[in-house]
Amino acid sequence: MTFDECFSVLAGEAGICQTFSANEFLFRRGDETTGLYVVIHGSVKMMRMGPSGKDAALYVARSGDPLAEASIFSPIYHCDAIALTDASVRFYPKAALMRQFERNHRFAESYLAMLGRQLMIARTRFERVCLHSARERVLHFLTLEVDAETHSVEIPGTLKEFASELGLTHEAFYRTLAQMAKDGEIERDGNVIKLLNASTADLAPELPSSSGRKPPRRK
Amino acid sequence: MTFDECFSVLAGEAGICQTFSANEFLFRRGDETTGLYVVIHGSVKMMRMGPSGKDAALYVARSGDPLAEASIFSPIYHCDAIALTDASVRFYPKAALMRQFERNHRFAESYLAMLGRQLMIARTRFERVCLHSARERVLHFLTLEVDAETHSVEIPGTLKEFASELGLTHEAFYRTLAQMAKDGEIERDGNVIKLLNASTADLAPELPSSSGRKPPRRK
DNA sequence: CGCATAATTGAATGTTCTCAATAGGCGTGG
DNA sequence: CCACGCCTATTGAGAACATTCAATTATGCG
Repeated sequence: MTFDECFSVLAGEAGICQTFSANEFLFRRGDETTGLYVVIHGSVKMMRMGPSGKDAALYVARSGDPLAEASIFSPIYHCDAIALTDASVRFYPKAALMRQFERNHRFAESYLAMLGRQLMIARTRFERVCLHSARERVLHFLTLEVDAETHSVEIPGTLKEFASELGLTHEAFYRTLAQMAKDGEIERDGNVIKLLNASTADLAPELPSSSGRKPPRRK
Repeated sequence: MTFDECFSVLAGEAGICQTFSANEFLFRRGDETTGLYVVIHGSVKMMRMGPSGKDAALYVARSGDPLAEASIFSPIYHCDAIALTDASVRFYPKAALMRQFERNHRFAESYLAMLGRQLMIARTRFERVCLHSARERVLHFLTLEVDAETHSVEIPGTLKEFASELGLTHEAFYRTLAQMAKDGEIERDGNVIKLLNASTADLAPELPSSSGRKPPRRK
């Protein structure tokens, strides 16, 4: 169960649908914060443009992902949000959320859990990009994100986009994938990558899902 | 006002003091989650050890910082927490927090805001490490973290420790600082670094503080 | 069918990493 | 009080790796 599903139940029909075309801004840095978005389809990039025009994405929200979920506690946005593709989103006004927090503690708890999950995801990405070699980063990603059954993941969006999430140029990413495939570490079929050495989840179990508790696992 | 101060007021005397010696584990990956920590003094590193022994810190909590703040919504910890120095912490049991969430919506809101702040910090760090050159990373850090008055920051802990937060080896970090000082971009006095080119806050305004709203700023 | 963009590979360049070696600071124990 | 050991801070040199520029193929969309 995605956050969106869980959230929709609690928030009822409060979500307002909005659509944006590719390269359109949802909001810009410095704008007053208005509320929370949940991406229905398409993808939205959060970024800051430096003086030198250098840009690195803080976060890319895809189908089901929340957006500006932390900004609603701040008076202004600290980054730009720009649609990478045509996109539709559900919008929840800040005031409505705040009202819900006060009235419905289950809603607040759901939101707390969602923020906690996003925080763990963000820190995991940070950890990944701190690894020095391209191969280590790809392996870190695969080990954590691969499906336990099939041992494979589908990379969302384009490979080129994804490369920047690993802090790599797309060339380096292509080359690393090619090399790993040649070395027999992975198998590729388009955007689907299968990890062969079966050291799945060696680094950590999956992140908690919004649907709630998993049975505790053996130490 | 730090989160700890704000939080203590709300949580009253529920915080239990605990002390750990350097290199002692607060908890390990796979342990059942027991509650939230707030660091009083010292520093605590969150990490996962990979099969190859490769380790990159997910997060380093220092004086005033929360710890395992996201894990309380998960049945088990997803990483190890190890004291880098002798450290003392305040501990808040999970059950007490959950009870507070239900009873006191102001407490829940405070916690929401804290998680939101941590999330923005984590994403900012991610953005930083995605920059390709050492100089850009240092500049990104300085531009965002420098005090508006003095144009300087004090780097917490050792420079060596901090290098890994930038995703660099300590050698590369030392060299970059030396180079930037020679180029007249910064001035150094031990761990205090002053940014000279005065393009302060060009990238973004400071992150929101726990004490609440800042006046909105002009677009 | 043709354009725009992703995917891929090549070659050269540049930067960081790695290994090494030294200096300096701090605490402990003799 | 000083010597020793440990760790941080610092700089050097070479190797490894990613970036950059460039060119080609593949692919989806109008």
